[in-house]
Amino acid sequence: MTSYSAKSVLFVVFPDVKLLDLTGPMQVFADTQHVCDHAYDVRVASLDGGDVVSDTGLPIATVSLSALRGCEFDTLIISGGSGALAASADQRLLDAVWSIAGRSRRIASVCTGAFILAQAGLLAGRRAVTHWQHCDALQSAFQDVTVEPDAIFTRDDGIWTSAGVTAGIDMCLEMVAEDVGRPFALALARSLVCYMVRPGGQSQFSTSLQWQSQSQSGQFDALNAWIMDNLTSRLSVDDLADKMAMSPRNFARLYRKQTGVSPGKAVERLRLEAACQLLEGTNLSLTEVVRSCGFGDDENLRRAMIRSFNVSPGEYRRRFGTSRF
DNA sequence: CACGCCCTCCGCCAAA
DNA sequence: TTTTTGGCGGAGGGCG
Repeated sequence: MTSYSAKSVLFVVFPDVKLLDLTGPMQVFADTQHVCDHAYDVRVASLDGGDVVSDTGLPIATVSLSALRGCEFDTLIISGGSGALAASADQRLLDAVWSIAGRSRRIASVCTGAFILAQAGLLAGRRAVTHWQHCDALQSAFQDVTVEPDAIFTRDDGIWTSAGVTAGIDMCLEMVAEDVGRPFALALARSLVCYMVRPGGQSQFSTSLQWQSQSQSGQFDALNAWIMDNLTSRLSVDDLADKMAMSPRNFARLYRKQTGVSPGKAVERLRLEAACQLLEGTNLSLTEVVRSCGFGDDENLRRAMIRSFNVSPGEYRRRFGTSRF
């Protein structure tokens, strides 16, 4: 059994796939190694393998899904296009997608690829979006899906969906941000000459908050939300354990198990994310940013940013800041 | 920049 | 017996 590394990405295409629904998102992952040393292993598959003709007439070389039996993937992405509806009627494809989805950490669709995910049963009870022209059709065909027509992309646990082509790029940039850090994703967006946007309707949620929630429901969701609103409080393990009415040891253990991140690191990530947003979007002084995010002093934030992103706060603002005052 | 204190994390074991 | 909880202590690393 072949097992791919943690950051393998598999795209699934079909006849009459929209070429840009494949290549746009694909380019994001391919370019990641240009802005940091993290490389994705990107593959393209179709039901039977071989050349698949896209809606532009350009053929795409693919491997067959059956050849990937037993492989595990980090991210599975279903492209969209005019052929998506026909593809979603092919039970063999649905079975194959279902099977691979079960072996993937993240599952996503671009544009009308959402119909394939939905038909395979992978969107049941989930929030989702598709191309704006097809949101109504998606909603009426799948009552158990919560279609969010205004969203650019959605994520619900490990299930991501995106609207039109460029939304797929946005979604993948957000995935990269989650994987290797926001500064790299921003640098990537810059090199692709596009803006990095946040999913509409849930911009108040931290991306760092939605770590691969391994299994159970969000026992710590409320706590994380509270932390985000109280970044300046003391947030030691003992404090948080107190808040949850648990012993420190047990709290740390359960938190780690459910979020995949230790409490201390989680707090740091939330503080860093808040700091990044302030550095990007405001002209608050460094000291003010430091204070409102709960970092002890300037040096504290500086070292944390160097640790995580290898970029100093000043350099970060210079490169990614949008405030022109 | 360096050093020492202290917190965090985690393995380990015992108790429930 | 198995699983969950809690305490202890050491190693490592961040903070002042």
